[in-house]
Amino acid sequence: MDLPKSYDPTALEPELYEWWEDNGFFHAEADDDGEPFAIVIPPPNVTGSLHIGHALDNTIQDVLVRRARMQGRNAVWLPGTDHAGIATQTVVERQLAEEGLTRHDLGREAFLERVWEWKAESGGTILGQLRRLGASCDWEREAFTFDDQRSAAVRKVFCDLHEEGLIYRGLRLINWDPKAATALSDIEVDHVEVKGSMTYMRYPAADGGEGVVVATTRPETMLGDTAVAVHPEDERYAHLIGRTVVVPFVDREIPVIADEHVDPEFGTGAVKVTPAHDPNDYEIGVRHDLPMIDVMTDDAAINANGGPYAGLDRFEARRQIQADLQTQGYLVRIEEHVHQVGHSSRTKVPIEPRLSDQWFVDVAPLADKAIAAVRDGRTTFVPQRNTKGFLDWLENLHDWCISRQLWWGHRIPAWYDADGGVHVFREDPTEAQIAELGLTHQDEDVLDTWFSSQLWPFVTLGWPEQTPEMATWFPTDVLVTGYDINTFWVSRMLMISTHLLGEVPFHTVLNHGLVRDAHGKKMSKSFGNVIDPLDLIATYGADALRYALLRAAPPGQDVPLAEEWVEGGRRFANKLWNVARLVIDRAGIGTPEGVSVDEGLPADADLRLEDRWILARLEAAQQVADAAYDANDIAPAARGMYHFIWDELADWYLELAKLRDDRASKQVLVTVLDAALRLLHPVMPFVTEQIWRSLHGLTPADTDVALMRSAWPGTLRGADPVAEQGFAVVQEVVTELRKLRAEYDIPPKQRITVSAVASGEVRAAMDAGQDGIQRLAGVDVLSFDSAAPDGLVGKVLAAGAELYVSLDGIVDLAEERARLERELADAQGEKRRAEGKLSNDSFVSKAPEAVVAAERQKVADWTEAIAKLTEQISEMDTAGG
RNA sequence: GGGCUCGUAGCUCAGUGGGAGAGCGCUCGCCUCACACGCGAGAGGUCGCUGGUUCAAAACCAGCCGGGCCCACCA
Repeated sequence: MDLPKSYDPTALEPELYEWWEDNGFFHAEADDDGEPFAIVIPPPNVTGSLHIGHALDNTIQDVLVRRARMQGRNAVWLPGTDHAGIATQTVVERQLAEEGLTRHDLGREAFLERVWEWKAESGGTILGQLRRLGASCDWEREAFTFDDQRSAAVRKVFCDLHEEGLIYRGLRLINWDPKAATALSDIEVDHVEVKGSMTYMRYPAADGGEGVVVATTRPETMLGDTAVAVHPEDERYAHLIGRTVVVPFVDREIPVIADEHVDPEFGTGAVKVTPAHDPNDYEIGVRHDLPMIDVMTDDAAINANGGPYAGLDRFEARRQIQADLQTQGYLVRIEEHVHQVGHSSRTKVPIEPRLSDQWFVDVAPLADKAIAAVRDGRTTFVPQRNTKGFLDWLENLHDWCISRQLWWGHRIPAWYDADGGVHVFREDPTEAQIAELGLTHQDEDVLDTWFSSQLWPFVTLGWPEQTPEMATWFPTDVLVTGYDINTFWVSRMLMISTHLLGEVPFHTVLNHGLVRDAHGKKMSKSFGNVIDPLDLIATYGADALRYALLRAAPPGQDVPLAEEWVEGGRRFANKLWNVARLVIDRAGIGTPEGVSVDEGLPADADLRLEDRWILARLEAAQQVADAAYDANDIAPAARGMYHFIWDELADWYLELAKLRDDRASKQVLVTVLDAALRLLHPVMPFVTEQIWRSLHGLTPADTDVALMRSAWPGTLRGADPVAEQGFAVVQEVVTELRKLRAEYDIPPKQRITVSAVASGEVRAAMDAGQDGIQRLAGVDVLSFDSAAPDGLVGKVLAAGAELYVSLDGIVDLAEERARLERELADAQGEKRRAEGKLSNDSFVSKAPEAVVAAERQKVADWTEAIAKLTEQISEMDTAGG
């Protein structure tokens, strides 16, 4: 039972985790007892490693699932990883580049083998790191978005939606990432403000007239212009509508058309229209049935349609065209212009809007169902304020481009015949089908990685099979994620689940914020302020990191994290450890005459004031913790337990318990510690489990019982306001005496003699807490009198009691007189303040009686105090002379 | 342009209608028989500004100032 003096998490934590996992404490079965509770992990990227954001996300999930287990619920946490198409492919391509190779050198099959090797090598890294954090996942249920079972589900969903007409292939304007050479969806594009230029250039009229001046930020797209548009009511250009102008360099004659979209106030009021390279222009092109000329290659150089500029990179082409406009007299002017430009969120290069054949999901019918689910409250957001933005986004969705020109991912199950006909197959086509339909090849593209992860909440439970797991745990309870992926992932899960299963995938979305550095700055490699959670765990322990993250993480708010907070977490763990050492030692756990936790509390009659007080404070802490956990707002629970254990249990109750050797105090000690460990366990699972084991006299050989599976505490004695008020008197008396000691520089070891004037409940409380007061304030003799004693005394007021401390031989007269003067001034100020309030008629007539009465009492108290201080000072003057 | 959010002690943040709090940092005193990863005592704040509601505002309302974030196809 000997616990070492300091808590060393680094050795204990991994051992404990292994013990939990090996003994099945994380595992749940669908037919286990208890109300079901399920969380699916946001699957981390297969080749990733644990960063601080994961640490926060998974700590929150772990807290929720651990508490649910302790509440007796049939709780499961489903773990797994995401194949993360583009991200993973990029990593492997980078490795190849170091060997001087590209994926094309290997070919598709060999490249994929290479990615699978990489997945096998590094795919489990992050899951091991989650274990180190303490994540109590049910590892027997680990899934991967690209394993056979999940792949089959993806294919089924693709085919189902295709059959319903909700997935289609079409020529649309999409976001093209020229570096990754793939299409992207709208939300994979970040709008970044850049300083660019606005080029004003003249397109001469086909009949030799002066034509029209247009303004553009992207002059190179002129190569694909197929119209100039003006506002229908713009008188300046009315004469040109229906006429034609000539695009320089490519000598194309294009019409001037009228379209409402054009803002006459902006630029020249005339817009060049490039339907193949701009979303607005595309819309105009569709409305007016304009030709759409793609002038770019896959890597965003000008293609053959660009005439003399073919082969130039898009930015070189821009500069060259500006120069040529100048030399050939088409240029009017170039202005500086700041505007938003779409960049690939993956490769960070400017995306190119481009006309392309891709696969799309018709999202409107799905979005309607998701919107309805959120409006009905079937799924709610924590914090609630995130709801509006989410709904706004869903209401303005464009169709989702799901095909990617990548190799790593779910390949689109579509085949083409020689005439360009498209055939979608639930099972790969047989030889016979290939021959019969004249199929030439399978679609080369793979699906957006989010297409598979949107199925995560139910494919992890075995869907599309009707498994017991689905029956028990679906819909899941809470999805924990940063607000930054509500659109990417949460929205898609909600849409597809309400559509395919007719149910929401989870009841609650708990959004947390981003982890930032100590000064609230975003962590980034370029700032050099990135904190590695694994380093922190190695130094301070997982419990310390968990505490540091949770204590400052209310829903939806960013979390500032500095190493000092983690250090604070370690100190807290160490404090708890030492509290436990003392409790276990005093209670004699494991000794024949010792008490055991199972004994429960002593009879009420055997409880002393401080016993009743600490039990009432435990009750209060429990209520704070429960309210916080129930609201999915863990921070107040973490802070509340810190406060209870440190400031109340350790600083007060333990100090008083040291004075006692009765069985009752020991029973209270172990009962309170046991409850505190349970309440804190979700936040700091390791240290609490370890202590709990000792407290219960268990060893690792007892493999069938653990704190993490024990019961969540209920009420012990309930509230006890009388004890709380009584003990508050003791606390105030002690604190005031300590202050006095500090003020007079009385050495810690010098005991003092105190004479108190007190009556009624205050006197009773001081009686009840007398030995405590003596010990904690270093009091030798505490006596009660009806008046101030003679001699040189220091005086303090505490909880309505007057305390006189003998100062003979301790301080000199002048100092004490000055002190009393200060006190008198304070008292007079306080009295004036209360009188001021009472002289306000509306306060007296409108404020609640109790509030007014309290003010009156204050006036009376301070009046009395002033009288006594005045008397004391004059006595001193007389005596001291 | 639209939406959200924050502004409280040197730093990071709790508090959300009845006399300003925590952690860290700082000062002073303590190796007190659980813990120096500790104990005790302090210093430090016009609670962004202005107005309003109220007997009473850090808290509720409005406006303003100053940060941050998200969304948006103005060429």
